[in-house]
Amino acid sequence: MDVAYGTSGDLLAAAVTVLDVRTLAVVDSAVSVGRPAFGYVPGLFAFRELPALLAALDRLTTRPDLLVCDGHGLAHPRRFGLACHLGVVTGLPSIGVGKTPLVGEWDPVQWRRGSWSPLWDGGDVVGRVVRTRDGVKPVFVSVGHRMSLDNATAQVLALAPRYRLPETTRTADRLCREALAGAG
DNA sequence: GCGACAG
DNA sequence: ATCTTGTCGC
Repeated sequence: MDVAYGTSGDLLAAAVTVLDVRTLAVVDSAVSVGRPAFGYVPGLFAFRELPALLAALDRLTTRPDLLVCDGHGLAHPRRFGLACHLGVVTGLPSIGVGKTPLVGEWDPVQWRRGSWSPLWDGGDVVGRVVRTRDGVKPVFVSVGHRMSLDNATAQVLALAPRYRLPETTRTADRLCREALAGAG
């Protein structure tokens, strides 16, 4: 799942693409164009994108086994980021994959793809800093709903065999961008 | 009080 | 998130 914004700032498009984790083929997809429901405030990010993402999810003809969100889950100041929010509201398993940290500290991650180090915050392990490509900036993986951190890590690595980000967010990114273009 | 701060 | 040229590397 991913969201794109128009230059005017008052238009957005949310997209959901469903992939077969084994073949990485897109088996279903849906988009929703609308307006941000809330201003961007770090920590309250879910309130901004959730409505549009839920609208897109409703247009799916299949039920995903896992929601891969563009943002954090447990790795949040209140331990309830976008991925947790989406998971609880839909009842579906969910995980968060962030490109930059919001909270936490971590030790350097080994250069090799597949390496990771725990993301610590306030004495808790709130996620993992995972290397999805050799020598490329790692991503921040955290649990959202109904899934273990081990499983979340495995899914992310399975979904990102070649590029830094999971194929799910890459395909969703393209979809919401073109939807935005077609919405003028 | 000050700085940091997912997308 | 979005606005943007060139550049390093496989």
